[in-house]
Amino acid sequence: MYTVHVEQRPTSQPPLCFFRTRTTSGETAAATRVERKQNWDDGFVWTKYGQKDIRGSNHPRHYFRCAYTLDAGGCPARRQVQRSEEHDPPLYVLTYFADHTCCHGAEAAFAALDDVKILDFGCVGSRSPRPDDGDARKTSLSEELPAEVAKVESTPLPDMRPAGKVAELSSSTDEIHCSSSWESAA
DNA sequence: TGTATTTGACCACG
DNA sequence: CGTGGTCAAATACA
Repeated sequence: MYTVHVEQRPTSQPPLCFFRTRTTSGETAAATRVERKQNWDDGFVWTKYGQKDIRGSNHPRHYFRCAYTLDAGGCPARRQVQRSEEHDPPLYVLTYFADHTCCHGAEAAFAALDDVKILDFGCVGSRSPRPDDGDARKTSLSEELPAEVAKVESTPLPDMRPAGKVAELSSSTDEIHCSSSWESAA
């Protein structure tokens, strides 16, 4: 497991992956807003499966799992995204659990983006993409914003045990800072 | 119509 | 008992 702190400068677009207010039945569907900004995007495709208000935090934590976790042989990768309110430029903490075994997103990202930095889970290029998977639906990253994400080391353990890899990443349109450190999570 | 996302509820752990 | 994490049904968008 490692964590990536994404700092978004005020002048940049909001890094929020998506805003989506849903109106329940009976209510007027007036305030439906959808934004998809994949500034956090690391080249992989994530599916949100939960959101939780965290005690002591003004912002909820979002739970994502690899979109290929179900249909590509069981990619165990998961990601937690939480915004830190302690920073004037919004700081987003991306916590990764387990390694990707699919590598689909990275392949797609490399093909679609030139200058994007991909989070290296250690599986990029280590496994060929499935030739029979012609589903481009989940790999339409080319129309998204380039992810300002720095490359970090992969977690050595493929299981769900936190590997303790923490990377602080501050990104802007001008510069990218990345620092990482290991935590002994044994 | 199909797929992705939202949100509340349930379960497990400390 | 409280908090965090995951599941499943409902809803919205393409």
